[in-house]
Amino acid sequence: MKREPAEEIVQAWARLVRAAQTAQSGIEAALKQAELPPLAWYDVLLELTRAPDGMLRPVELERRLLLAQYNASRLIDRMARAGLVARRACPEDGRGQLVAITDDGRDMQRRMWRVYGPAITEYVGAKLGPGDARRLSDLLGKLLREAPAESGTPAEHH
Amino acid sequence: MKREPAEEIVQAWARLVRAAQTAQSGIEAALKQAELPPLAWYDVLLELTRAPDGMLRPVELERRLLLAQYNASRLIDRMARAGLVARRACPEDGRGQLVAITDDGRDMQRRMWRVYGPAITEYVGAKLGPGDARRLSDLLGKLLREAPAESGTPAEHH
DNA sequence: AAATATTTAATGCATTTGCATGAAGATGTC
DNA sequence: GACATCTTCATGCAAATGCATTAAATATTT
Repeated sequence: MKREPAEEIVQAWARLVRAAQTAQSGIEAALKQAELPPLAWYDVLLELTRAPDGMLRPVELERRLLLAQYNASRLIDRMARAGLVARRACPEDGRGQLVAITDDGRDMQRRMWRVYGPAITEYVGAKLGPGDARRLSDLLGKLLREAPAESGTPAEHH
Repeated sequence: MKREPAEEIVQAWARLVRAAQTAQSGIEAALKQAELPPLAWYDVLLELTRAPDGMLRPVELERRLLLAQYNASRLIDRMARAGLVARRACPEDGRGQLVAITDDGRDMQRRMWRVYGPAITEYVGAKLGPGDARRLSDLLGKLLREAPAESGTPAEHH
C-alpha cells in the first residue's frame, strides 16, 4: 500500500473532520438552546424505540453506536437517573442486562427530533443541491466499508 | 425552509458522523500505539510550522482549528509543558501572546506525520477509488460554506 | 465436573472538557 | 482623558472521558 497519502486524500480527510465537527457542534448547540440533552442521548433513544419491545443489551448499544464499554455504562447511568431508560435483568444472560426505554424516554425522543430534524436541514440539507446527499452518502459509505482483511495487521476495533 | 429533512439527508448526516468518527479513532489509535501525542497536537504543530516565524496568536489558532478558547489555552499549556511550543509576549498587543514552535516541536510534527500519513492512507485513501477523493472533497466543501445570511436567525459561531 | 478462558458490566483514578467568571489590556465614545 | 465596552487569555469547579482493573456469569476445554 502506498503510504504517503496524495494531496486530494489529505484534503478530503481534513474536510471530513471539519464538516462533521462543524455540523455536529451546530446541532448540539441547537439542542442545548432548547434545553434538551446532547446528541448521544438521542442516538440511544432512537435505537431503543426501533428495537423490539423497546429494549436492548448494553453490548448491543455499544456495537451499534460505536461506544466504548465504559462510556455506554455511564451514559445509561445518566439516562436512567433522568428517567428516560430503565435497567432490567436479562433473562437469558445472567451477567447482562436490558436497557428499556420508558414513556418519558419515548417522549423525549420525539421532543428532541423536533429540534434535531430542522437542525439537520439547516446544517446539512440546506447546503446540498439535489442529488448531492445521495452522492455524499455513497462516498461516505465507501469509507465505512470494512477494510479487506489484510494479513499481518489485524485491525483492532475500538 | 423545509424543516423535516429528507431521508437521504438524514442518511448522509448519519454517515458523515460515522465515517469521521471511525477514521478518527483509527488514526488516534495508530498514534497512541506509536506513543505519540493525539491528533489535536499535530494540528497545532502543523499550523505553527506553516506560520511565518513559526508563531501564532492563540486567538488565531482557535479560529483556524475551531477550538474553544479554554481548550486552546489548556492545549497550549500541555504542549508547552512538553516543550513543543513556547509562549512569548506579543509585541503589538499587551493582553495577547505568541505561541512559538520549538525545535522539538518541529521534530515531533515530522515524527507524527510518519504515522499520521500512512494512517490517512489506510483509513481514507485506500477505501476510495480514483476520483472519489476529489468528489468527496467537493461535496464536503459545500457543507463547509457559510450559510447564506438568514434574517431572523443570527447563527452564532461557537 | 473442574479448570480455564471469554464475555458483560461497573468503578476508582487521572485526564480532559465545558461552563462561568475574572483579570488585564485595547478600543470606542463622549 | 475618563468611562463604558470589547477582546484576549487564564482558571476554579463540575461533568464527562479514558484507562486499567475487578466481579460475576457464561462458554470452552480437558
